[in-house]
Amino acid sequence: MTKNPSLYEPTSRSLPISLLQTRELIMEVVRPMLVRHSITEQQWRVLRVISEDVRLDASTVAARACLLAPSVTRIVRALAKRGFISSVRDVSDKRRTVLQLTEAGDAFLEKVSPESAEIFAKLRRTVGAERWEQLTTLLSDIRSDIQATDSDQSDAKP
Amino acid sequence: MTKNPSLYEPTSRSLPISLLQTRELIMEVVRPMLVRHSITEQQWRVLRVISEDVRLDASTVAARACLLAPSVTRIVRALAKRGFISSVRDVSDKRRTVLQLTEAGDAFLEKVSPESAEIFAKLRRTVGAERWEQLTTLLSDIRSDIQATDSDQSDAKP
DNA sequence: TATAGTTACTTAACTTGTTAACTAATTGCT
DNA sequence: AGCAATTAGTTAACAAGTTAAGTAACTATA
Repeated sequence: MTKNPSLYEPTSRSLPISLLQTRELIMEVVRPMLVRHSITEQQWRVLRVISEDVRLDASTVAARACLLAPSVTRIVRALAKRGFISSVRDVSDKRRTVLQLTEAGDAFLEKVSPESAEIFAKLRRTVGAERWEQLTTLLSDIRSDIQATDSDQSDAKP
Repeated sequence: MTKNPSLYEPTSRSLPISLLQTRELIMEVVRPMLVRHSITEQQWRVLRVISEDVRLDASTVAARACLLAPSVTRIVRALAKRGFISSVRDVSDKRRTVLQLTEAGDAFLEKVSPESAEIFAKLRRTVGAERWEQLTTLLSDIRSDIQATDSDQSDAKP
């Protein structure tokens, strides 16, 4: 029906779509593991992000886990209820919530770790270690580029 | 709190997370355009996918647009109501729904096209054309690899 | 030091995505 | 040909994401 099919590149080459398709393909392999451990994708992301720092506020976690603030509120409540994280009001800035991994949360990560490692090792073999690394690095570099120009624009007229 | 921080790679290097973060960063730039034209991300993906072939059934569209069947049902209804696509029962297999872009849908794509092209051209410049291509190709190759082994496994014991 | 403006988070209402059950149609097997 | 098994799509109930409004706390400025 399209008179000019070259207006848009094929969806398989559109970056937003192909990032999504690739992620979806990987998550199809990972998802069963998360289901087995009764944790959602989003909870898992938050847990991983929180485990990287000693203390982190909710906003930072939201940004790093690609979640909106209201979602984080709910997820934090769920993870805290399960005993995996502690959520305490910051003493120096009482607006902020400080999130920390608990012993139980740490134990959970360690329990899931071997399974997760195996899945990703297998994926990595499938794709090839070199290409896997290449992709990780490319994505990281590209994010830096986009973020750099984004902040330039927002600095433009304050 | 984590005793063994090296159990997991940093989330910025985790492929599922960094695919998501990268996509999110790109969509932040694209989203305002979609809002201006009163179309959701998902509707936009479906429209793009449908425009690539003369006739496509709903399942194929679902797979290519990374959507589940029930979501496609709703999105198709919305796009058909707006007159952008036609949804007709397949004559040779009456279970199937054949989706096609209408004149109006085609016109819509052409209307949005210049805006979209400009946004992506700018992003491409920011990232560098070479790296942009590199990423697109890498993602496509990696998807092939994963899909190839996935179908091997499902062929294993039928 | 008031106070307007901003920030961090939460709540509420709404929209979407998800899972599971269902209908209808087709295929495969005997 | 007849019937179980599979496939395509929809519907319904529920869970999650989204937007907008609200609260509390902090910051900058006059």
